[in-house]
Amino acid sequence: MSTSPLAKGERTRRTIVDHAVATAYRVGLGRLTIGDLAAGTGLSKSGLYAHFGSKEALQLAVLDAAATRFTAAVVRPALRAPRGEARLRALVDRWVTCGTSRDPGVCLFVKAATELDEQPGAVRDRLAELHRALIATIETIVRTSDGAFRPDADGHQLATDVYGVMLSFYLAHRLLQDPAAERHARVAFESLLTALAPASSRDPSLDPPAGPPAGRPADATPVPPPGRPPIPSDTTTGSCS
Amino acid sequence: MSTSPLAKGERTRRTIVDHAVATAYRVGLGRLTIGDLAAGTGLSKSGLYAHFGSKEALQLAVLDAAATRFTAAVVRPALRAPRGEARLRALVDRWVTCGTSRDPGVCLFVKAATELDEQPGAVRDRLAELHRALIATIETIVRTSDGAFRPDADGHQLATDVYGVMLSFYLAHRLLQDPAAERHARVAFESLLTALAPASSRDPSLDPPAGPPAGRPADATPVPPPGRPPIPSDTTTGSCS
DNA sequence: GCCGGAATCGCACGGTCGTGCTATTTTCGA
DNA sequence: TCGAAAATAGCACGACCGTGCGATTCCGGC
Repeated sequence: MSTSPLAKGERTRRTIVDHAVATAYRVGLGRLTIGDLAAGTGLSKSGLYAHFGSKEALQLAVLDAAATRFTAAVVRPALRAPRGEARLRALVDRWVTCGTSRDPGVCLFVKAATELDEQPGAVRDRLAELHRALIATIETIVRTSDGAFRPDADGHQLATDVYGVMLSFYLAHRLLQDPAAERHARVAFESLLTALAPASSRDPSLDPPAGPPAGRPADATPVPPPGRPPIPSDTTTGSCS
Repeated sequence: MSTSPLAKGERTRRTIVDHAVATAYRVGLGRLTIGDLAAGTGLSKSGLYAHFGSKEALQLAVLDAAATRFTAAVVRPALRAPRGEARLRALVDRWVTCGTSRDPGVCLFVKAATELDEQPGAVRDRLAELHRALIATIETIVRTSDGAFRPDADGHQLATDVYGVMLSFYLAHRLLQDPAAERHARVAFESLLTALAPASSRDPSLDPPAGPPAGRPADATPVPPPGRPPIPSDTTTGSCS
């Protein structure tokens, strides 16, 4: 049984982690319980437990699974978009889409981030590492898009700003259930892009006629009029997992 | 004992809630336990429990206490600042300061927001209400500052944006322990203000000489050069609780 | 078809959880 | 000062937690 490409154990392990990711997305990583998971997957407590050996190992497995999904659904496709603004836009678009589709697991980190922020341990360390990797990805997108953004653009600052947009979006969407959450997120992101655009690329035809119609005013850009800004269509709106 | 202004019971109740707020700031509202709290305050479990009657009531008390502190430390002083930009700036400045001082309790909502976002119940409802109230406060600040901001400024959008700055700040500060967290937050906030400034108020003396030196470039404003932006000094930097 | 090992189960342990009930102590107005 | 009421303690409960261990079932290469 050691040569089989997908042994029985590995299959059920994935079933378990899938359930766990979905549950953690609702209740948080720390409130996962072996018993609930066992009941949800039809296993016995000890049978499930044997796959991980400790609760912490289970949490780490869940975290890694969520990271893998996020990379597959958001990061990797975005990196296939053309360099510069399009790439950044693809990233954020997919990220937002995952939030609205309520697909569990993809953005588990956003939830786990505040849950674990003051609780030392391996899970927290791993989570921080994942966040830093994503921030680094955003920085790289900025760095490798020469010409598309202002030369003095600060990648770290932009990554932080993008994070802010996403975090605010998740709060408004999940806790407050604000129907305008997605629109606000997209408007805010467009404003970030506007501020990053090199001065030479401004389109004067959009500039003076009237003030921007709504949202956070951005000096001169395709900031969408109220009601659903245009979404780059190079992204599939498929599921995230 | 019904006429005494501050009976014994009320005093110990406050002691309990103080401890609970500090604990919840670290571990989250849902992971508060009666036993730990009792041990921390020197009471017996049942003696502590009698003050609330249920764990949910305890959580609500903690939430309300945190809200009261936040209002006293952040909102109310900010509302004493002059209308317009100064008032908004005072709000954010105090909010950020509370985060850096690591004073527990003040920004408990930020943590509770993701913890409870998918768990229906009275606690979640109360939390959402508190967040909506704060958003409404920001909207009011924008609305009542006629002339200070662009006439087409969208208060709701700005409130969301400010939330994003703060959430991102907390993530960077608490989970990632990024030393640049506060600077990024202040830079991002200055960019928001820049975008909101009415066109007439631009100061041309700052405009063309060189591109903004760092951070998210803001077209023409007192965006601070790298290294600690100037902080409005009308606020006391005192403790938050 | 058989057999070894992987996968799973049944069961139990010690601990802690929230929650009640009944005493006992403490507080404070009359 | 005294006594009623408030505050707190003691104790127990059922439930569930994570974790182990030995037995059993199942899978898959020979």
